[in-house]
Amino acid sequence: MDRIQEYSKQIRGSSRRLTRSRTVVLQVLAEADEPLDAAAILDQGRKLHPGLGRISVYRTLDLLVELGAARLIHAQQGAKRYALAHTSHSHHLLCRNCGHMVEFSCDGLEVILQRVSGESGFKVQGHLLQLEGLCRDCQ
Amino acid sequence: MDRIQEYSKQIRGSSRRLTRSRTVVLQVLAEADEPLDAAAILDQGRKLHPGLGRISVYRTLDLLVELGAARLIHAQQGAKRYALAHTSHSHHLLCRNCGHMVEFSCDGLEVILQRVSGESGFKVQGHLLQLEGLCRDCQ
DNA sequence: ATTATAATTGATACATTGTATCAATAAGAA
DNA sequence: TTCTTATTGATACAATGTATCAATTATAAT
Repeated sequence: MDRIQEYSKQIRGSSRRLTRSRTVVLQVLAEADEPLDAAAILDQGRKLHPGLGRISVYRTLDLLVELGAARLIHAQQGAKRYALAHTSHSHHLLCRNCGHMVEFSCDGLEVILQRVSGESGFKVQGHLLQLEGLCRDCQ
Repeated sequence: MDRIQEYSKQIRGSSRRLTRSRTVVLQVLAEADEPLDAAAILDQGRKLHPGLGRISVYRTLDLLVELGAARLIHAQQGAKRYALAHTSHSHHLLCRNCGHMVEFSCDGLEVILQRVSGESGFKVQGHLLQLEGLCRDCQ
């Protein structure tokens, strides 16, 4: 619950307004234990704030990702999914069976980045790392 | 050009038919030097085969990914993109400026997978790793 | 070559996902 | 409370992807 406080401050700090819609989207994400797509967030959000607009969900998600408060997660099918970020930089591991999700750090990735950078001549600026498997309960 | 041959055999080998549509999608992907989305593949494909249907593009892309002949690449915005696979297992590094793309192997990732597996209790079954940056020419 | 068979195609219509517009609203400052 | 303007959300639309099913065509059998 205090992650909401934290991100709320962050929104205010960026000279934006802390609106009902934004708070609701934050709440929905904070209560979810798996990544949700925009439609699901809208559904959940309307239980808390019936007037919530579809568009505000999309806009708020973009904002949260921009602020680093939420992460975009690529599901193998369907729409983009989003989850609240717990740490400043993290990646996600999803259960293929139940959708449960945990975060992990990418410590150790630098070795690969160095190698690839050398091989390709690219200047590597960002990475997307996402794992899939079965959680303890679903194995 | 002989990757097309190879993948054509693979399609036949899976007791599927090597149709005009499928060949055309393969050709378009083989000639591209950056990942293309379905719409772009349809456009290019219709130059070779005007009757090509939108749906066949989607179906063929699914098939190619299933066979391991093509890879799904997540662009930060817009539709899903696809690129022909050069090796049996690979990942992609995209230039943020010009869209140019190179493949790389994920040798060295096992260390991270082991660690995350231990920390989370998950049985890790698959991974998505994609890098972004600037290619030699765009730096 | 010709024919038979069934996988595949693609036109149409539709579903889903995401976006532009802009008057109305409401958050935050005075 | 009042003012200012960022933000909202209804509407209409654009873009992306899918279901249906008669027509087509790749392949095997003759």
